[in-house]
Amino acid sequence: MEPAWVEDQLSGKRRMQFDLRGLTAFQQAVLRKTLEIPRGQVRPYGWIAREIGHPAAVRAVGSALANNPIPYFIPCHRVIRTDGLIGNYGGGGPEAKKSILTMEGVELKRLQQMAKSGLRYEGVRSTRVFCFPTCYHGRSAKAENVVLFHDESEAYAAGYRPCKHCRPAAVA
DNA sequence: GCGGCGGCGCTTG
DNA sequence: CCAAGCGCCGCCG
Repeated sequence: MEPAWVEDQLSGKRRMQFDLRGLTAFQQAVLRKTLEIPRGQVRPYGWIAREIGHPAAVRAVGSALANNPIPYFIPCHRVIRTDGLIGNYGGGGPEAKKSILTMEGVELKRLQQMAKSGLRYEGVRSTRVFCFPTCYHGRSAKAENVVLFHDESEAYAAGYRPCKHCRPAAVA
């Protein structure tokens, strides 16, 4: 396994190299996938699990992130629970996680509101595409064109397909 | 409808 | 083999 190239998400310019070779293949897969989450966005633990081909290993993903050798640079703070709640965080607890996400531009208020209502996805009527709430796709849409869904089956039933960028569901 | 909790699940030390 | 760990679903009150 070669070392991973890590972009410093703060500047978006500095490039740093870290050696992930002491870690298992599973741990490396989790960390590399986490690096794909853009600044200002979040993804669920279950998303990581599915994307790396271990859809049932959700809790193991949490364990792997808990052992993140370089927190912040590998942005494990951008991984939250499937139900929209913030989830746990080793480096300072959930409060620290919230403040980092806020600084990165995540609309936590809206996220928590949706979580409380059990709403996990948002779709755009004009495109019939549904996304995770923080995906940039929804931001350019007019407010009246945004639809919220509780789960993916609800989105499919309404004739929507998963976004190709944030991939809220496996492509059928 | 909704918060809470048990049990399940997977990987690792 | 066993228990722990940044989770998740379903069932129950």
